[in-house]
Amino acid sequence: MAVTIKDVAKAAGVSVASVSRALNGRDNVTDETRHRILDAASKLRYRPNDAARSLITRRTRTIGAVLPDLHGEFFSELIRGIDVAARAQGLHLLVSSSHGDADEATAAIRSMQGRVDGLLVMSPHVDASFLHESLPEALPAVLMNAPPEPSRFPTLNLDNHGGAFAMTRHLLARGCRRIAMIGGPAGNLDADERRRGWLDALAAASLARDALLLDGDFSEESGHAAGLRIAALARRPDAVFAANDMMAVGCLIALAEHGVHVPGEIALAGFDDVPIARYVTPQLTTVRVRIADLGRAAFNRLVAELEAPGTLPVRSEVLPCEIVVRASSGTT
Amino acid sequence: MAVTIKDVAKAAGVSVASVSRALNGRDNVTDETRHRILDAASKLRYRPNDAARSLITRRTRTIGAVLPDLHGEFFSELIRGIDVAARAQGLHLLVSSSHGDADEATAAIRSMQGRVDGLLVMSPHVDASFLHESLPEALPAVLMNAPPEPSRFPTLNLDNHGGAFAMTRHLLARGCRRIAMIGGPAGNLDADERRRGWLDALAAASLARDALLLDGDFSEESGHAAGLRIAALARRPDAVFAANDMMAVGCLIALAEHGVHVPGEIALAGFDDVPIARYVTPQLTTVRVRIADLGRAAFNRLVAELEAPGTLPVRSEVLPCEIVVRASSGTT
DNA sequence: CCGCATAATGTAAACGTTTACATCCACTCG
DNA sequence: CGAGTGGATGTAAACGTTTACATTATGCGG
Repeated sequence: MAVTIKDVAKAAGVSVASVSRALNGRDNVTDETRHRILDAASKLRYRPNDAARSLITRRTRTIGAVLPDLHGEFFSELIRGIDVAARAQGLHLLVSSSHGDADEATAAIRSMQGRVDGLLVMSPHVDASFLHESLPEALPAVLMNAPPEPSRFPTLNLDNHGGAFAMTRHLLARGCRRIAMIGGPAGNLDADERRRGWLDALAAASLARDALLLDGDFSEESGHAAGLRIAALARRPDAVFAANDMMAVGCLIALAEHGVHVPGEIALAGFDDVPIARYVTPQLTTVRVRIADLGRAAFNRLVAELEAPGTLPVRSEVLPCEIVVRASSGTT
Repeated sequence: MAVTIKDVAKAAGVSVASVSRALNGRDNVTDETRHRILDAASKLRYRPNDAARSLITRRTRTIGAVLPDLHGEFFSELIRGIDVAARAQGLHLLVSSSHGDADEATAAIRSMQGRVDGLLVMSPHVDASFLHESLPEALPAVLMNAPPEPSRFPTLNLDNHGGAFAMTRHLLARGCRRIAMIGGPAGNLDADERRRGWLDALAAASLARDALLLDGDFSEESGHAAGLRIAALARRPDAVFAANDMMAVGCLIALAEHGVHVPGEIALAGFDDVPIARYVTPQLTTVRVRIADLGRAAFNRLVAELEAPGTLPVRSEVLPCEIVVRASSGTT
């Protein structure tokens, strides 16, 4: 049916071994025969069979990305970062997403086994330790947004704590004293760290006792609900720090609906710097995370592991965040 | 090394053939032996080797998605739609992107050959006919946003013309008479169709001669530039229809900077209904396209082809759009 | 009881590569 | 001029499955 290495060998009048050598750029082939082989190959439009190749080489030249979801700007950026890094290395990218819980993620990982040379896993759930058992011993993997603690795997995290700490300091520096936070979903590591950063900054200013924490789940709706609660408060905070931008936006809308002026009466800040942050009125002060960088860095770490298995120290890296001050925490 | 089918066979005291049969759910195996085999397999944590399997079955249980880019909400949604459909079928998804031109896309397609059972290709370039030659004869493929014309492949398109036509009619119905358009990049099929829909609607109202078309390339910046030009016009249009939302947003900002009131002085509409459309002030009237549906529909069409190769008619489908009226084309 | 259909299981070939090893050949050097 | 050397090439095994075909066991009708 399809043209195989044998056909090329026959056409070039050599053995399959020589064809294989020529095509893989080994040096022990005469220039003349190599040329003849390449000629025949392109004439026949020969394409090596990847299945056969990876059967024997035990390499797929593919890496897998296991993500909790694909929705929204965040994952779009992340995949993009991974993708450009992968294509630069000539590696393929297998994606799998929509994993509400660790079970689904486990299933995804299992089904990828054997199809990929390595895995990029994002699992912002606290039950991520679960994953360690389901990750096959031999398969290199890099974790993203995972608890850095007891891992056999290198881990890359955003500096959630640092970003939140810096943002809270910024709000304090702007004169705010009652800085409320809208928290993220329970059991989400990023959310936990952001909350911790906020609280630590308050504590450093001896304001922790006053701290007001409102429930949220990263959705715009939950931010809106929190905004309503804030608007109804007798004694309102003078700043609100939402654990992500979408909640900040929801909160902003709720406050606007109740005639609460931002930043005049309440300063507002988010986290992530999604594109929408620049388009709301007033523009949203937020913490920028270089998401594509995170993807690229994780990928590169994985490639390093693939190239020199077991030689690199398993360590946990933290990518810095940067605060972006816009009108929502501005002067007026 | 890894546990193979032979190990399972040995452990269960049967031949490899029986193991294969049991695991693949063939009926010609005793319940008793099947049970013994399944037991042994799970005890050994056996995972079939996909490479070996696809080598002989000539199936990879993977489909490839070749996209021009991964950036932004649009592709995020698209991949998401494809991904959920794929996981429902137990198929894997291989993605490849960042194809500025047809050459790169061709390279991507070639490199996917043999790794996938079928291909989902989005190529909004007019030079897409190029692709036909590089797509291997035997590989099923479904095209998205491609010229429906001379294709061996089924094609799914958004109803760009219909959406633009309907939106222009809406603006006309609101009393606008001088409806300018900010066009998309040259050679982009979606952009062409949207422009055509706009022009046809104007022609139907005998207003085509007046039609003002401004250059754009789908970027926010180009929309902003167009907005500046409009603001500077002696005789301004009373409505602007941008070929996508990001340009509409850019235009909106430019107009705001020059104190042109939207929708008071100029009504504004976009296309795509990206999330940002709801967050700008005023909220943006736009054409909603169910992007995830597009992905899912294309995927399903591909699966149909995979299951019954060559039996389905090669036809071109068009997915409807729906206009969403918000404040930017509102009464005030 | 014998042969025969039927069902369960085993044997081995095939899939298309890569690669260890064998072979061959042309030199070089003593 | 012959043995040795080394480089190019060929041969064949191996990778881990699936599956056509062969074999064996089982039950049944004559």
